[in-house]
Amino acid sequence: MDVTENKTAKGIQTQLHIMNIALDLFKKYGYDKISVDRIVKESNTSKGSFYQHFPSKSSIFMMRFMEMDEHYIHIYEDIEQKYSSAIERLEAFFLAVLRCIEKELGKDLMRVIYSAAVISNEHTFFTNEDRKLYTILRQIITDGKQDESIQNISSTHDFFQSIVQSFMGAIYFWGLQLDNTELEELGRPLIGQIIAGLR
Amino acid sequence: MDVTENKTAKGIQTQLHIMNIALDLFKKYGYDKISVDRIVKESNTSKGSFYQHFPSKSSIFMMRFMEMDEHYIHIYEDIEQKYSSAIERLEAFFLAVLRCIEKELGKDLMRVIYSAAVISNEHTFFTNEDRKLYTILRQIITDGKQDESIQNISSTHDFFQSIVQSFMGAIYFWGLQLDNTELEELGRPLIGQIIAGLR
DNA sequence: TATATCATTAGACTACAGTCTAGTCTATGG
DNA sequence: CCATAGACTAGACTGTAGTCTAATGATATA
Repeated sequence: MDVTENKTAKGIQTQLHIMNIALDLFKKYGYDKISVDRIVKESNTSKGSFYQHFPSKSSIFMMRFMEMDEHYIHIYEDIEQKYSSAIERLEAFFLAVLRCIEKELGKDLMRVIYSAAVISNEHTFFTNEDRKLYTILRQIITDGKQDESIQNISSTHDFFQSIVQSFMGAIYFWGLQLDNTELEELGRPLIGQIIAGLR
Repeated sequence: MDVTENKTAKGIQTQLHIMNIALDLFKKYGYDKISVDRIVKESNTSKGSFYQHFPSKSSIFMMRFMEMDEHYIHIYEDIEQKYSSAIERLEAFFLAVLRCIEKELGKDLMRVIYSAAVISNEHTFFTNEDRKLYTILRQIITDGKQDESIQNISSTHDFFQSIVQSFMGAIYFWGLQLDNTELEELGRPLIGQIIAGLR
């Protein structure tokens, strides 16, 4: 996470230690109730150490969030086997990712990520074209044009961006809700509507 | 904006004065370069006064943002006359709102709003069902079911939420972009795809 | 082994959003 | 005309994210 990626073994260890302690504290007390001073104290490190390994408080969550892309690869592998047409895979994958986000990361984390990413310029992950999630989505769309299950789209690029916007819209909307409505439930009508436009 | 809405004439004057000074400063130097102390200094008021009239720094932008809903009413009145079917009105209105947001508010303001709204619980405007924008959207959908231009939707409620998510997704996505691509341009494929699913 | 380099660590310090308290002004009702 | 309530103002104070500097540790090369 540091600009210089020349970490020593000790450095990596410290980073993971801080991250584990912090995630535990966030889980127990909530992100905004836990200060960096507290994290530093509980992990027996220091401010200097913390900011050596993390560019910001929110980047702890960001790291967890970024890890998830590896997960999405496995999710897609499963889906690839279950569905024969790309259009079915698109819908199933979209919903599976939403389920995964809610289960593995939770609303608190996603709210922090979405709030920080749009304001800080520090988090370029959302706009990184090489992101695994984006690669998978582009793959599905390409496949869909091939097997002709995805039609009526102006361009792969525009359609890809529409899907990304749908993800963001569903997640952002869910982040705003005070009740416990599931993310998947909120996102299902939107992706369904888009899929309907492809046939 | 204060919890107590019993403002005196002097109070309203002070609030508007602070708001004008602050918006000028934000425009000139950027939101994150201007501190509340600076606003207070430049407007010859005080911290106490500031927080009497605004619950937070970001709420200055929030007030501007909330004002826009009045604008949307006028936009819709124009569109109502130009398009005969509800489905056409939906697409035109969606795009007109995006244009209006970019032109009248700009990306900086929207980034602050989107960042603050999802993290703070202070801003309930996004989840306020009585919001003018939402009323207009529900009206269009109801009209669309009436004139049968909007079909194939499971429920008005779900479709309404999908449209709101589309707004949020397009705006959030636009907020992340570092280039100057227009919001309308980014949102057009998404709403187009959704509209395609209605026919 | 000596030395240079660069990662790591500690913690004092800064900047700034937001709170608190004490006091002033203003409108209203007896 | 006084008393009371509560809106308004000033600015000191607090909490906390993030910076800076100086010191220490590890590694690589001569």
